[in-house]
Amino acid sequence: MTTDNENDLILQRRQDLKELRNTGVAYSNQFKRDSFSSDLHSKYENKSKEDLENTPIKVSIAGRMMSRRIMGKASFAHIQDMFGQIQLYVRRDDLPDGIYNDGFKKWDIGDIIGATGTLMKTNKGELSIHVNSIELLTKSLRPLPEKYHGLTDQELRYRQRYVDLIMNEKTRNTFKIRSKIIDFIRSYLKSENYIEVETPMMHVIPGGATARPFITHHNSLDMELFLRIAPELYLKRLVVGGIEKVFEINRSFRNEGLSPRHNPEFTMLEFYQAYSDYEDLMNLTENMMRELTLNLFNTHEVTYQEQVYDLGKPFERLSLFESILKYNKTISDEDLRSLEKIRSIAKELDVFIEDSYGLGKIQVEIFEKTVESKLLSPTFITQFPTEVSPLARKNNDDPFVTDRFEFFIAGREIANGFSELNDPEDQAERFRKQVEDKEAGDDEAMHFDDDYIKALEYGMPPTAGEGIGIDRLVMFLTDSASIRDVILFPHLRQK
RNA sequence: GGGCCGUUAGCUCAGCCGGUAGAGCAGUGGAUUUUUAAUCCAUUGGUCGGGCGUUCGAAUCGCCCACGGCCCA
Repeated sequence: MTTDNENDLILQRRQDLKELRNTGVAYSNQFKRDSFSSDLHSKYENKSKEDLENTPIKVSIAGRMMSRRIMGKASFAHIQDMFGQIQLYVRRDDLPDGIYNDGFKKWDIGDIIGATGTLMKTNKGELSIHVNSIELLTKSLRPLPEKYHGLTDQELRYRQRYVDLIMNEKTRNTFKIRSKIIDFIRSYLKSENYIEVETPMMHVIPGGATARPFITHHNSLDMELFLRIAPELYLKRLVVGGIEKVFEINRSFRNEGLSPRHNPEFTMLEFYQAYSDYEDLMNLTENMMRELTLNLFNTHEVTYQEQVYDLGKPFERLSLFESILKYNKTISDEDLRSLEKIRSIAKELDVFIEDSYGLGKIQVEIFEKTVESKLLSPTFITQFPTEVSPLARKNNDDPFVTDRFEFFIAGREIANGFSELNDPEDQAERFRKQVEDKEAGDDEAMHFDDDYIKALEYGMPPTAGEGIGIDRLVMFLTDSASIRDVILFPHLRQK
């Protein structure tokens, strides 16, 4: 796909543009509209043909011409603005001389036009604007996709999202819902007295998650910097600083492969709340999800990929350990606690494990392979092993696990939260273990963050924190199969 | 990284037992004063993703590459 493919269609339109330049202002900037298509529909859809004839309502509208049906001296056209479409009824004899034949009829589908006229209803009952003044505002040089099938080529939809947005209502709607979801979450947290912050995107030490970072370079400081893999450690520094309820909604970056569920830059909500534990956050999450779906759809039922999910019912909660037993009838409680047995089970299940993996890590690998995709209805999985949770507080009764949960819907992880580890000495110990792993070759393991330990040493109140993957949440709530469908400009290879 | 599928006109697609490319929409010219994927007549438009090979002859068969999709790791 090249951008300089000047075919006949484009050359023709360039010629039209040239004429426009010769006869006046080609890119007019004067037109003011007073209405949106959707408002006209909602206000006047119920008015009868006669009502609209008897009391004329004058409106000005602007947008892109999406279709046109010329029938001699009269034409119909649909014009699309940010909220929808409305039909124009354009009659030669109702326009100033020459506008119809030398203007309107020569314009192209895709051109952006402004029109003024009175509301009417056609014989078929469609609310339309009977136009008495119309002008071309922006000439479109490139032809739009076909009106009936639209743009379906996925690659083009992602590479030329602007065309996708012009053509596909579903795409426009997805991103409107995305905006609403973020609005809702923001106002929900603010109403709970959370403060929104922005923390650094460029980190000297990448932390807060186990993932490979992108590396960049600061010229004048001549130093290596990392695009953040998570904002977690900065947000907890803020809790130390006394911002007891804090959140950030923003991008993180992970240097990993692309897939229908992974984009190298993605949006996360992270929030931290002092004097709370992970159970409080599960309750908050459950409540927030429920209110969110109600707010969006006026129901608790969400249809995702032809399955209906009822977010109105209490969300299931079970421990990682229990979930493995539940979905693997052949594995016993005893097996799961024995490093030797679990290794051979992993091998049987074709789960890849390194020699360095401990019991906890292997449990998680088995969980991911055999349980995760089966967690369809909203489910919290709790008690993740300490081995894989270097920032989470150990459970009081069983230090093998942490007070942590992950939240799943439709077989996908949406959120991850835990009671935060606020013991600086334990945290330093966990960092040291991560550094050992890193030295042993695990390039996703964490670095030792001295300053973070120092912050904890000033004292962080007992706190619980959580991250919610906004893209995955939006996927679920917009019935999108791929993360690329909920990111405006997803990453693709350069052609 | 591996497997499978795809890439043909601006868009959506057909053509793929090898014989030198077609439809619909869009465009262009014409008819048409209430259409709804408007209709009717005529018509323009293609490095068949790129390269190499097999062959008298390749959109079609083989190999390599690029990009995309899905699945797996």
